[in-house]
Amino acid sequence: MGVTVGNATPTKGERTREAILDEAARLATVDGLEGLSVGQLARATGMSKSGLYAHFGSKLDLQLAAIEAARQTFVDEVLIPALHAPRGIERLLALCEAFLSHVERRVFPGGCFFAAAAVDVGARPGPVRDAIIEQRRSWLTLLERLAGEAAELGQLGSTADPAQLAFELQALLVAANTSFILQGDASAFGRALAAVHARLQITDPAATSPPRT
Amino acid sequence: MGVTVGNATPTKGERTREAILDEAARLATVDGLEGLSVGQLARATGMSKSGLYAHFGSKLDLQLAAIEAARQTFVDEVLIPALHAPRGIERLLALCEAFLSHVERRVFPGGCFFAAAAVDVGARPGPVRDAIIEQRRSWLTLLERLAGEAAELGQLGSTADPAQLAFELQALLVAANTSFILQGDASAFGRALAAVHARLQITDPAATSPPRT
DNA sequence: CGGAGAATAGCACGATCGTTCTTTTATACT
DNA sequence: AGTATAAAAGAACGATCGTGCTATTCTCCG
Repeated sequence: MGVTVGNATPTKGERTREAILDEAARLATVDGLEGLSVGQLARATGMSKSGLYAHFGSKLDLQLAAIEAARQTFVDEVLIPALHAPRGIERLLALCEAFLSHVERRVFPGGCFFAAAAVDVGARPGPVRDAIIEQRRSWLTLLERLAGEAAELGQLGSTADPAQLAFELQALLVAANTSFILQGDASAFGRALAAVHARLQITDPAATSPPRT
Repeated sequence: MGVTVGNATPTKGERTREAILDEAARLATVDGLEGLSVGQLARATGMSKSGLYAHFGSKLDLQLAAIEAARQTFVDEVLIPALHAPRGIERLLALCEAFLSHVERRVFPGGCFFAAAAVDVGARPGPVRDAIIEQRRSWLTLLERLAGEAAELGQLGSTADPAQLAFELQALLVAANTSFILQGDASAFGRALAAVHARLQITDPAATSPPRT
């Protein structure tokens, strides 16, 4: 169980393992976590099927490890940048913007990893589904926590049930993701941001970058 | 190209074809449109693979026909009931409620067919993706049209850009769908309805059934 | 009710699926 | 530098994939 955190000299196997998982996470946003196949992943990474397979005892392990890799990428690309913003409504907004940004930048080619995986695996009970549910729950909890912080600071209007607000924000973000991936409609980001601003009753456009188009 | 509309005496082949497609549409909401396999569908319908295959020249044809079958089901189960409501905001609300209802009633076991298919096929160019995009576009256009009608009747507040409103409503509906399918969270319907009512600035709870939980 | 034509089953194909085993190659430590 | 060991490749397995072809069974009309 060698968790590789800040390890100065990662061994060869650890490096390729990480490379495989990054590729797996990317492929999963296109073909789905279930649709992801070992042969295809081997081709994409330039390895042999069995050479690749030596890193994971089974496809299930591979899927779970890919989810963990995607989570780490999500933390690096979305959460950490956003959490630099000052606590309160600005941080909440920064999180929404960071999410939309990572979709637009195609950090994953098929958009948000967890949105894709959630649908792909949604109706299939099992460990993979459980893992996705857990990630989703943790993401919604974060949104809710930031919403709660903004509410405590009195930066939210009357309608400020954090759980309800988190649900609505998540809905808008995922809708923009889908619209962008499916139709290439970049204006969906503007729509989502506009709705987020409206929902947060933001009147001061200088709070963050203003919504557009 | 024998379109079967109101045909009094459908031939045997037409009947089984329809049964196959209904099952295919249902399976596709669980396994995805790509993940749907001929052998699995044969098993589910109690037919042989080739007997089933005789109805469709290829898997692509099967997928496209399944989409059409799902569209028909969606029309019957969601659109037609909702369009009985009086024109304006009531009809718009009825449409949202009918959508949520068809998810809750598990008309498709994996929730909204098009939400599932959109993600499944979102990053894979081809005829199947094009067909899904077309359905989605037509659904959003309907939402937009009903929103526009409500606006014309002066039933919507100031912020009443129909396209923007359609985007937001669609986001809430799909979010409830995902939450329900993934987590079995029936309270998501209440959240979505509450957000829809708030967004439509509905003050008279007698307009339709009030939101709950 | 009998026969023409539609509907379905049986069977086989090459490809790919997930997985295991054995063998070869590359890495890392003393 | 040489060797113990880790990492990757090769080959093969049974199963299932999508897709044809041929044979059998059923349906409906005269």
